Parts: sequence; structure tokens; C-alpha cells
Amino acid sequence: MNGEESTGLDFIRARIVRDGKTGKYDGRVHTRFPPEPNGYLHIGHAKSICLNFGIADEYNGLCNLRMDDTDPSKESMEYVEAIKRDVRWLGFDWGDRMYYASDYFDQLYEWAVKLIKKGKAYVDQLSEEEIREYRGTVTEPGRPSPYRDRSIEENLDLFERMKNGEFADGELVLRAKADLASPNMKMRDPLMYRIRHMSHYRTGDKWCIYPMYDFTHGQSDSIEKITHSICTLEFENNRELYDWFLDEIEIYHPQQIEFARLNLSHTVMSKRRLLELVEEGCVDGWDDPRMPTISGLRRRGYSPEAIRAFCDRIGVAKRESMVDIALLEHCLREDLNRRAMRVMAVLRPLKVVIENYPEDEVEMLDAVNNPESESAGSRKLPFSRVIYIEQEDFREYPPKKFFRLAPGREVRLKHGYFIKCEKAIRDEKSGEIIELRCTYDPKTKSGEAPAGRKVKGTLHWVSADHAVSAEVRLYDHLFTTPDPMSESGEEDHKKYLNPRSLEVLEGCMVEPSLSDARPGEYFQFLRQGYFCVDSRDSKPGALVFNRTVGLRDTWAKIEKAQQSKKG
RNA sequence: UGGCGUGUCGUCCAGUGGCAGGACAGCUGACUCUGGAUCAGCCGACGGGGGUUCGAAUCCUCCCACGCCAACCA
Repeated sequence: MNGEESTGLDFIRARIVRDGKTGKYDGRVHTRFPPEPNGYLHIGHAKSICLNFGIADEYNGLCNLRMDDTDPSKESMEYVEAIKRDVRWLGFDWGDRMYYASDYFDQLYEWAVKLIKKGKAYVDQLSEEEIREYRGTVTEPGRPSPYRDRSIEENLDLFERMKNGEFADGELVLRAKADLASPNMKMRDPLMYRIRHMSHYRTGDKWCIYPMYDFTHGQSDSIEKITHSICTLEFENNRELYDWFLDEIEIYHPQQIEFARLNLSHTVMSKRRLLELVEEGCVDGWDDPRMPTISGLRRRGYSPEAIRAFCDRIGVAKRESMVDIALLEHCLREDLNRRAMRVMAVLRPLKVVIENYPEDEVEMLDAVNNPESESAGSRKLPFSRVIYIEQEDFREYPPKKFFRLAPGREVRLKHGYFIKCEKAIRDEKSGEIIELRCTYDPKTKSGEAPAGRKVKGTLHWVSADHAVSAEVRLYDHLFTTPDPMSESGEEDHKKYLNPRSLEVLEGCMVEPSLSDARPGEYFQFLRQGYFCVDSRDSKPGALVFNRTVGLRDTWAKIEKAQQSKKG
């Protein structure tokens, strides 16, 4: 903006700064985010949204939201609404600039007529297969269709009759008369219009011919006076055509710039693949918390701030890349660590009786809500003779470096006392350990003078009488392999679906303060991870929590290393 | 194969003729009433060959690899 050097900027921003200096668009910056409403937005779209809206913000420009809705067979209002909701949720505002390519159909039709009159477009009646054949290959030039040289009058007449519905689907198409010998396949007389007797979710039955992407996108940008039309790499070949249409129609000409789309490890990122997972029931829907969709991430417990921070950190460039999902998770933890209230929840309860604690006494202990944020305050936590701890926090035969509870060992209960394990009680039939007998040391109460000795471990716990039961859903990566698409054939990626991407735990015990947690509210379950109240299935009295992401787990690493050492 | 595009630590991104840097991941250690967080440190890369230059990731050249394009999808 203010003439600073362009180093450190990504290549798109560098170019915008340059265009600003040369006055290419009178210093204007106007971008747009142009999804097709044929599916839900995913984290890859978030990258594009952050880029387009972000640039508009940074350079004092504007960013439009536009539905690229030229294919009536796939698009719907449901998707439009979902897209608007997701963009807004991410924190961006298109003001009064919500546009639809379908609003430009009349104008587009006129421009098509103009091209016909210029001798730059013709009505072809070759079949789909024939057109493919005539187009040639990457090494051989295309051949002209026998209909390529119809008279302008005949083209005009035929095109109008196409519009009027006098022909069946596929019978005729309108093609640009460009360059059949072009080494760029996109220039070999691309289709401009096809016949589809199908009603459109917005224009209804007004049209039975619909413009193709290439004959729509650039002109839509032009109508909206977009300066920089930012799109993904696969449209690089289309740029020549983008320019050609604008020049032939002789209208305002934005600059198309392409960048590499986001690929994220351990998931898939094409709308087609995601649709497939939804339709085949591999997941619960577009907003299944395992999906990389914006709605899935939202339901999983991701914050818009975390997603935006991620989009900033991955940068923008032209090389195809695969971002490690660990970076997304890092951005999430970084955000939630600052803001999430710490609470205690026991996922797999193990009963502990503190034998020397009075039968009916209940103490209300002070518990800090968030050590990262003093203003979060504190709450009271009930403590009593019978509590639950995590099953995995006890080992009868503790391995090396296991700092938790074991026979004869002492640990601290977070916000409470030291307890020492005196005895483990087994179920006679199963042999399973079902209860621990412990003693506590009254001199070790949290916040009071230290008893002069230390313990290595601190456990989370809940008071049995006061705990609230809840369902907890543990989510993990959707795919077991970083790049399911490349490590498999066309349809084989599904064999890498993670069978453990969802584990449902019932009968979890959470502290009483959680009983009135609201849908979407997020917490850190101490020592375990970040969790949010499921916005679809959780009800008062029947709480459901989703694990958004686990905490860094050093012990798990140590244990894994120990096990692999043993072979 | 024709065209377009891209090659820098394991991963992502900087560096645009002058000591190759950051982030994530990994590994050490310090600290800790979360094995969290935080802090300190370590590991680690210019696709290859030739050339220009005092000096090349950067310029030239050849090669190699990868991606995209032969949809009436976008």
C-alpha cells in the first residue's frame, strides 16, 4: 500500500503492489471468491477465501462473493446457504456484493450473439464424441467441424432457436471460432453454450441453454470490475481463453493469477471425493467432524481464528504441495490454549476410594479456570471420599518413566491432595482391576504450604457423587496415510480410510460445572485435549462432547519408543 | 508425446548476484500442581550436468522429475 518493498510478500501480493505503483487499475484492488454451489466449502476454499478477502482488506479494496452457477444439474440453494454461512463464520464480509453468474445470463447471451456476428462463434452439430475426435490430441492439431463455416445468419438463427428450446439436449452447441491448431487444447474451438432442458435453482425454466465456465467466468469478473482474478493452478491453461473472450467481446479486462491449491495430509480435498464419502455413508454428512469441510471443522470445534492463522502460515505459491495436518492442529492448539477453560473429565473411569477421608464430607476446592489467562477466574470443585480417575493413570506394574499411580505410589490430584495407592481390587471373574483403595495426606492440599516432598505425577479426577455422565466422541484423522490419493489407484483411496477415526465413549464422568455447557462451547479437558459440545446431538442432561484435538502427549511418545525398542 | 507450469531441510514458506533463513514435525534439556503451556538447544535443503562471474539457489544452457490440459464440469 504505502510503497514498501515487496520482499516477503507472496507473489500475488507482490504483483498487486506492483500494479498499484504502475497505476494499472487506477490503484484499485477488487477481488472475488467464486465458488460453484455444488457442494460444501472445505479448508482448501478457506485458503482462497483468506487470500481474496485478506488482500482486499490489506490493500483497501473490496472482495465480492459470487456463485459460479452455470451448471443446473449440480447446483442448489442449500449449497448457496451453506457457503454464505461458512464464509461469514470464517469472519469475512462481502457487504452488499453477493453476486450470481446466473444473473448475467442475459448479458452473456448478448455477448454470444456479438461473437457470432463477428464471425467468432458458430453453432456446431457434431456429436459429443465427434467433437472430441475432431479436436485432435496434444500432438496432433484439431480438424475443422464441417459446420464451422456456416453463415452468420444461419448461426444467429440456430442459436436463437437453441435458446427457444427447439432442439434436444446435446443436439447443438455454440462454439468459439478460435484456433484448432493451438498447442493449448483449451483454444481448440471451446464450447460456449450447451443445451440443457433442466430448470436452474435460480433462473427456473427461463433458459434451456447454459453458458460454460470459460464463457462465464471472465465476463463475470469483467462485469464486477474485478482487478485481480485469483484462481487455482488448474486454470492456467484457461487463461489464454479468458483473455481471448474478453478481448474479442471488447470489454474491461481483469488479470487472472493462478496459485497452488491446498492439499492437506491425511484427508482428501476434492468436492467430488467428499461428496462420495457423504453419499456412501463413510461419514455422517458434510458436517461430520472428520470432514475437512468448514462445517465439519466447525462442528469438530475448530475456531475461525485457528483456520485463518493456518491459512496465513501456509503461504501462497505456485508449486503443488501437501501441507502436514500437524500444522493445522498446531494452529488450533495455539489458539485454544489461550482461550479454553480448563475442566476435568474422566473418559474411562476407574473408581478410587480414599479410605482415610470422612464418609460424608464434601470439600469445595478452588480450581483455576485457565492458567494462561488470569481474567478467566476460578471455580469451585467438589471433592469427596469416592472419586474417579482415568484407567490409564494406574498400572499395577509400572514401566520405566511411568509417573502415575501404582501400588505404593503417590501422586497429586489436581487442585486437591496427594493420594497414595494402597491396594488394587480385582473383579474375581474377569481379573480386571475395578477399584483402587488409596489414602490421602491432609497436609498436601492444593494451594497450601508444600509438604516438603514432591510427586512426579498429577492426575485429573472427578468426585463420584457429583460427576455428570456424558458421551465423548474421540476423532482421529480420516485416512491412515498422508496422501491417500497418490498412494492408490483411482478408487482405492477408500481402503486407507481410518477405521479408528471415530471412537465413541459412553459413561464418561465430567465435573459438575459442565452440566450447563452450551452447544459449540469449547473446553480443555485437563491432560487430554480440547473438546467441544456437539452442536447437533448434545442435549441438557445428555451431554455429547467432541474431541477437537488431543494435547501434546509426551508419555505416549515415550511409551511408543519403549515398545518399539522391545520389538 | 505438443503446450503451460513447478523443482530450496521430512513438510510448508522466505531468500531475486555476496555467510541459505523462518515455521511445523522430530530429537535434547530446563521449568511445571496439566508428561499441557513456556523457554533453551540440536537435527536438517538449493533436482542434475555444463557455462557466465572474483562470487550463482538466484543469470545462461542442456538434461531430469513432477503437475495441469485432449469434460456438452468448474
